[in-house]
Amino acid sequence: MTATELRRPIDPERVAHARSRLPSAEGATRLTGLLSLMADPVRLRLIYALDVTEELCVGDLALALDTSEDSVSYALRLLRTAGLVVARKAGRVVYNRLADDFPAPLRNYCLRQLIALTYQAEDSGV
Amino acid sequence: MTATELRRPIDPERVAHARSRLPSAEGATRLTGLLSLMADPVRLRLIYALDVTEELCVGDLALALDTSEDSVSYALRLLRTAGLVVARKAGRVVYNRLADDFPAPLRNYCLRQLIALTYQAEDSGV
DNA sequence: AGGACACCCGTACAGGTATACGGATGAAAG
DNA sequence: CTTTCATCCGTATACCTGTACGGGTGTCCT
Repeated sequence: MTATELRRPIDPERVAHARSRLPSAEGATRLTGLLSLMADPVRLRLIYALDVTEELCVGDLALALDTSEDSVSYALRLLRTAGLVVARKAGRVVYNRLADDFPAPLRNYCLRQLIALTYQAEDSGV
Repeated sequence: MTATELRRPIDPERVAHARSRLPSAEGATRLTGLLSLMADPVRLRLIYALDVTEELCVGDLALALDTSEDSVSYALRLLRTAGLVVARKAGRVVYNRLADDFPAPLRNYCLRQLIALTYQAEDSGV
């Protein structure tokens, strides 16, 4: 059945409690937009590489990540559009770095998890 | 050009530095799997609702989120498969709650961001 | 038993998203 | 000024993912 239905809640109290403080769909969409950007292996490792090296150009990123330049260029385009990466043009090379307002807690958590997941064959808490 | 190319790095030092400590593609894929699960408005608000109410059944979740039961059922299936949500069956209703080992930092960050994004029309730091 | 209800599952469909290719832009080197 | 090089852009394609629909299973109530 589609959302427009009439149902009797099993636990009305909890439903009311959840509804009263439930976040808006727009807010959720905005946050999921950010999470979607990090939810990609290429972009996540790219962010890691930029975090470690301060700045890199497209070609060097492709070498560092063992990927095609197309892939890196596309990833950078999305991250740049979202304001998570800024570009500095010097001659014919474009140096990319993480934006200053890159969400710190998300970055720290993800990069540390990456290290943990890399150097532990099997783990538990993700 | 595809990944199999021969290029000369512009900043060999930084490339080597990034390559030496770059996380594995498998680790990145595993982490992005988790991030992908949270990168959906329905699932994110569902997690929020469960965080607030301790536990809810499918029908009540649909009421709380103003969504179809199908949508909630599908979201729960993915979260359960990933071990992020556990189900408790009582009679003919199935109560769902967040798993104990749900990644705490990720949960805290996302839920607080959700509140901030909901009660601020326009904001800055996402 | 019979009917109503809560929920799950398999399939089909539509939308968004990543990748590969070709060409275009702009800067530097010969 | 032509060539080389780093990068970007538009398009086409394959893919992954969320949603909708129909049917099925088990449970409670009468």
